[in-house]
Amino acid sequence: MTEPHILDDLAWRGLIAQTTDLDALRRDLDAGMVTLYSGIDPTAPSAHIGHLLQWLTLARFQRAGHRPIALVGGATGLIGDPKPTSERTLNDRDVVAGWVDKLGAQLRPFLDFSGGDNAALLVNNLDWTEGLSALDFLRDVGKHFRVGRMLAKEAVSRRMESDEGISYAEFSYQLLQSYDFLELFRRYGCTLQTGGSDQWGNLTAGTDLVHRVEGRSLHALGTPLITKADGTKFGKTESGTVWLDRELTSPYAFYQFWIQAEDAMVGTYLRAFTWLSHDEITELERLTEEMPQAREAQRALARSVTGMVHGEVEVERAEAASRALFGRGELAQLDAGTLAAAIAEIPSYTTARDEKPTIVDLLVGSGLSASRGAARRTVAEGGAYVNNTKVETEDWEPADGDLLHGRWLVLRRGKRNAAGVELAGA
RNA sequence: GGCGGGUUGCCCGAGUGGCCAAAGGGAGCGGACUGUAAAUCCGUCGCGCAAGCUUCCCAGGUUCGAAUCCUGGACCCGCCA
Repeated sequence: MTEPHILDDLAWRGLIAQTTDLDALRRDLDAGMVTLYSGIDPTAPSAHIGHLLQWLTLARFQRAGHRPIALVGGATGLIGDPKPTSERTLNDRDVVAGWVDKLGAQLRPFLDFSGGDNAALLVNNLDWTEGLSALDFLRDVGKHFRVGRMLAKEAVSRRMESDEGISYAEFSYQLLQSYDFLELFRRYGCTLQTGGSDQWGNLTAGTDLVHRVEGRSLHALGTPLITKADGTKFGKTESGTVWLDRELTSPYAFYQFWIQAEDAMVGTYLRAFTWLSHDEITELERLTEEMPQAREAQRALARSVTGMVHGEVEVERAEAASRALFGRGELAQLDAGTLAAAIAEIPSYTTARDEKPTIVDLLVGSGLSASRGAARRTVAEGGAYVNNTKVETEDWEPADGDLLHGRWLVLRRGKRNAAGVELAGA
């Protein structure tokens, strides 16, 4: 099968929500190498899977022969993109700078920086805004913006209508981001900006600015906001955002997030987040339709994305742990090595046998329950398990016979949340 | 600068002296069903085994008693200048 055109591939993957001028973009892409960019702001010490989608989109263009620029917003991160809901809290400069470094390191594996005409670039918009004086900024950038249009932007107008309003700083955000596009056009001949469709206002503000200043019509491409089937936020679990940083979201938890994907959306996720071919994905979608309980598509999705972010070794570990914890086999029959490996993947803690912990102690100690009251509730609701056996009473204590290989317990709250406990001391 | 309105639990939002640990909705969590899916139904949802403790922007005060009243402060919004 020959490679489809990059735009056709993106369209097939459901990654094109809106574009400035699709035909013009196609002509430019066909005429030769296009330099494009996508930026993310450092608002946390790690990127999450929404950012991953943007980086993957850049990577898809790069594989099609174009040159990606990954921007990390060291400057824009100091101001804050207006959220429709509320004003952001300003972060300290050195904190933001630290996050810029982390995000930069985190994105490197997804793009090819190793030479060639279309080697990727990593840039920080603080490099060209830090030295800019307020007067220059207002004259060179601000003068080209009409407040009426700025107010019309979705996020701004929503905020204007809210009780909280919007600060001048956040209101100015779109000028900063627009200036990035202008600067990247001048420095690198960058002619396309991609981003989430929630960034559409900022993307077009950029093309407008370049048009005014340079007389060139550049391109913008917005990827759709990925949601769950009911339209609610994607990328959250009980414990919060799904991060790429393994310290914040363990590879096992990352794998579990994907394997729990809804049937109705697993195809969408496969298309957007994996490098699997059209044929492979079509086949997985067919399997989901015909034998959903086999969860082949979810498995392929989890394997693929986890592999991309954390590597194949982590995939193997996560799969092995998942088999052990969710499999049909008795936990007691697992050998010590397999069990230890599985427990290493899930949250776990060690407590002393002398403590005589009850099920409530164990649930709280392992972090599975937020408070003793919550732990009791879980037991009362029938949601507490030790070694896959339901615990019926609050004052249950592990007997020696309950310890797997003489020291471990596998706790579970509900169907999906597992934790390990090691009981130390003879 | 003037005048008016506002700040309640994760979110929205009722509550204007006791019946308020605080209605209702959403989200979340657990169960049933199933497939580590969705939908649906049921339950639950400050901390504590309990007695009780700590909450309704912050600090004081009035009162037997305050989320509710008073004083001061912070922050937000609107209109006018």
